[in-house]
Amino acid sequence: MSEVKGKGTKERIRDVAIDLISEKGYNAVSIREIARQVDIAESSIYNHYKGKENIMDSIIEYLKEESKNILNEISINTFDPKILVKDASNFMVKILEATNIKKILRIVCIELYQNEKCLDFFKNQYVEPSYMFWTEIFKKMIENGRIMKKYDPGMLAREFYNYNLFLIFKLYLLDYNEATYDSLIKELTNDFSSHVQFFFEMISMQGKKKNSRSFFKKTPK
Amino acid sequence: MSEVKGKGTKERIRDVAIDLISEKGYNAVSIREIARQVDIAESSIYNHYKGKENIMDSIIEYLKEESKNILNEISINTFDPKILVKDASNFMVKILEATNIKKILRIVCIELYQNEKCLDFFKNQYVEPSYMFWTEIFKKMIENGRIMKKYDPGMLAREFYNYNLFLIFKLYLLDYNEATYDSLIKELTNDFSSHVQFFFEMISMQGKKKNSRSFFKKTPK
DNA sequence: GTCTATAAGTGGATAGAC
DNA sequence: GTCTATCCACTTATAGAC
Repeated sequence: MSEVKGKGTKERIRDVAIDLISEKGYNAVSIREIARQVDIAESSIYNHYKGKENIMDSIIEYLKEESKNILNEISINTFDPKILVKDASNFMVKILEATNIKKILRIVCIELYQNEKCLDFFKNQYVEPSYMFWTEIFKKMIENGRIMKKYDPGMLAREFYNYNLFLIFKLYLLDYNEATYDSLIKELTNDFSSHVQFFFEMISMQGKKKNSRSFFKKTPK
Repeated sequence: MSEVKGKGTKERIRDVAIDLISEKGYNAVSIREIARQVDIAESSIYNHYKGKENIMDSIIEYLKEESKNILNEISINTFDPKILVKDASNFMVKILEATNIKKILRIVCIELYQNEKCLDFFKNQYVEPSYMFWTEIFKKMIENGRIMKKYDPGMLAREFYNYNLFLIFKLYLLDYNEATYDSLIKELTNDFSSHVQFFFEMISMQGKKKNSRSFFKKTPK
């Protein structure tokens, strides 16, 4: 009947759940409240989901699919730091700005402490791959002689990326406000850019004179 | 009667609440459960606290007092980076290891998203003073000619300290496990030390040769 | 697939005896 | 200050009619 709206009831339930849980947390949201907002009977929800936890699971599954899609759109296959950092930054912003995803990332952050699937996603689908990505980058840079050999690329990856991870927590736990989300993203992006600038300037200066921009020039080769 | 145990009922209620809430979160803990574990009737709790939220408030008040006490025990009044970093690190470990405080800090982190008092404590009593402290330090270092003038001390403070803030979130949200807490603290301390080493080495190398340890020598004056 | 009705339990909180 | 008894709103979930 009302499927003309473009979305089936199942999707509407999920979307309302995302709205409510991202605002108030999993425990504070009831099936009743979701049903009311979707404008169906409580019991109808059980025709689409086994129960409350199952709705939550489907939200995380949806996040995994969506972030995979975004990941596929972007290909990073350069070792030119200038392009690289810009690409990585764009990728981050693209994820954070995606309408469907931003609220789910808020849910992931606020449910980390009690939901294993949120914890797993954050650690294994987000943090770990990021560390590995940047480790690879720094490894290549050391091989190219851009960074002193004595540094461990994994350590550099953490030094570089933990700053960003803090910004994520700051965004979703300390500053989060749905109404001002867009300007928060802008702040975050500027903050991250400043960090990138500082960090690469720092590691590029080693053993050199004052040529602080060397990292942002084209690869000599 | 049973106050011979050393603690009054009011304190026992608070301590049980800390145990339970730090494990399961505020919403998942009921007055009923607290009463059962304290071994008193539910209604007796209302002789000591106005209600559930009031227990939570008293926990945060307790945290504020305790951290003030720890703060008073430690005095940092040097600008010798070697001593300074060690003192600051000791201070952090002391806070994180304090039996009464560690579980409350877990509560603060997991309730940031819905409890204004937790958010206020974290932002205004913890993050902000830390930024200010390190900003002051870097300002002094710039004045002493240890760091290039072009850097903003506030920016340096964030670059330095956000790493630590991420470690705090990692401890309480990503890795938290009451049983292995002590070894987690050890990991965190090592990680932080490595960061301190790296960061001060980085900023000390600017415009200098390879004298990477210059920051950890005594003040020439 | 949607509804009404209802089960069966849990939540915070209060009244009043002792 | 502690207890028993109770209130009632709210919770997830199911049964069965349409």
